[in-house]
Amino acid sequence: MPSPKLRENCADCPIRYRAVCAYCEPDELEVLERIKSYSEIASGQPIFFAGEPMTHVASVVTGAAVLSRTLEDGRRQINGVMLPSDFIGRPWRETIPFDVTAAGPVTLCRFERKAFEAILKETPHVSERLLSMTLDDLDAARDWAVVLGRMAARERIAAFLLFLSRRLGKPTPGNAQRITFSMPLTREAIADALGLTLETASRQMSALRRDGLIETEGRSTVIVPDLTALQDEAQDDADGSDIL
Amino acid sequence: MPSPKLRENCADCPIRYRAVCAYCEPDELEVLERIKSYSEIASGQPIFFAGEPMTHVASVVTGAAVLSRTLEDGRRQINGVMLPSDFIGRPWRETIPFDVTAAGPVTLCRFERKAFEAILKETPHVSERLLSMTLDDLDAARDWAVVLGRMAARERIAAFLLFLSRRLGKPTPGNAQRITFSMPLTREAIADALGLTLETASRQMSALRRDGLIETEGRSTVIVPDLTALQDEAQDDADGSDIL
DNA sequence: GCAGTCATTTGATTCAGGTCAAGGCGCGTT
DNA sequence: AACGCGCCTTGACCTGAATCAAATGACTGC
Repeated sequence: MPSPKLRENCADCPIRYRAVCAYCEPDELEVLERIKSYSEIASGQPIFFAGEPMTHVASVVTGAAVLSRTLEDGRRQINGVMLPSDFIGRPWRETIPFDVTAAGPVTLCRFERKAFEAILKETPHVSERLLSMTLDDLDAARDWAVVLGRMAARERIAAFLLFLSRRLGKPTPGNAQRITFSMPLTREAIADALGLTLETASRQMSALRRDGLIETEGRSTVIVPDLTALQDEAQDDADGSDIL
Repeated sequence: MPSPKLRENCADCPIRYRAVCAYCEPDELEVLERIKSYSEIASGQPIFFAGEPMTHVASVVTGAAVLSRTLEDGRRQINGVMLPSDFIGRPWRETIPFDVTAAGPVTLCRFERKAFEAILKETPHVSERLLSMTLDDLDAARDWAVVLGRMAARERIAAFLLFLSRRLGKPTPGNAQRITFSMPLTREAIADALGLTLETASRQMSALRRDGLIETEGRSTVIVPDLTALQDEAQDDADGSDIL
């Protein structure tokens, strides 16, 4: 899960894939335009299977995909929630070590992996950006370990809602602290991302709702009336660049 | 925590820092030799502080360093145990987002960061290797999330002992499955790495000892009489490349 | 508008691991 | 060899989250 830094660079991109950025680098975009293709994936469908040959790398355009690993006895851990502008895949490697699944309907922008690798080799700029992205992802993955290893259920949920608020949230006109977003994951997926059971995830969501930290509308709309209050729950240092 | 792949390349290196490898690339080594310096750090001493300017990057030569993040209320999560050949630091960034501390006496091979960055720019080979290492570290960090999010205390300890066996262990002559290594971390540090309390870490070590999965000699020597048995405890797929 | 299905909520109970509290023992020092 | 400091172990108890079990609610297709 990437840092907000790079995303800001690309905020106005017509095509929001981060590995290459139309807004920043029109020349390289042109090259990549020629090898890209879009694909739509239905909710719950696999995108990549762990260990299988990975013919493409991809960027999420709309929707959400989930990166997960499952133990033999069925326990699942979601390692990453990939949202619009996130990059999925691993150049220079034949296989991907995780399952990637559509959390809802997803649109991907795909690149044939070999062709993408060729571009990496030729264009230091793209290569450097990929390194930077990967380092960001590494920081984010390590930050997530703090959530999994040391936070209570309520804090985990708060941290996760905060992450989604920052990535997907739209502030209310006239009140920048009031954020609305559409929850892309089921309770089960939230639980799998946070190392909880779905019952605990649901209970903590209910508790946060009781305490006025969130509101919900229908199944998927979540409103955070006061982002600051949620940050306090999540033990998040206000700058927000570190935890996911 | 890196994959074993690259380490194997460097098994015979006189100097075992992975970002550059004397065995593989004598030319680049020569350049790096000129900007490197060794330093010894005493047990428990800080190496880098989170958020502070990072003037150097470094490789662990002997001993073990620990990468950690601490919440305001003192809860600590260890994000990585850096062992000989591991690379610490983050090119292109002024600060490091984690505390790095010597888990015992540590020898580092340090490079002035700016000089190292210049070499990265000039030498695609080193740059490519850094990307590859970072991608490995990312996979490892994500694998670790499975341990933190979904494994029971006993499994976590087993997974951790397995990691150390693979990185530090020496097989007994005539019995490749019997591994001995020196535990570089205190019970408290083990607990902080695994999201447990030190009491639970200690109890689970005792339980594994009772069950014959490990033996201990003195404070720090750990013997794994049968690596296979430990793998079963840790839910580890036998290839061993994925979990840490 | 209605039925059916699946996600979600909520309740009751259990249990793994956390917390609090003593000891014990390895190891460096004198 | 004895001392003392930390680290480690073990015990008793408690609590937060898991488990088991319904019931309710939201969106789907008819």
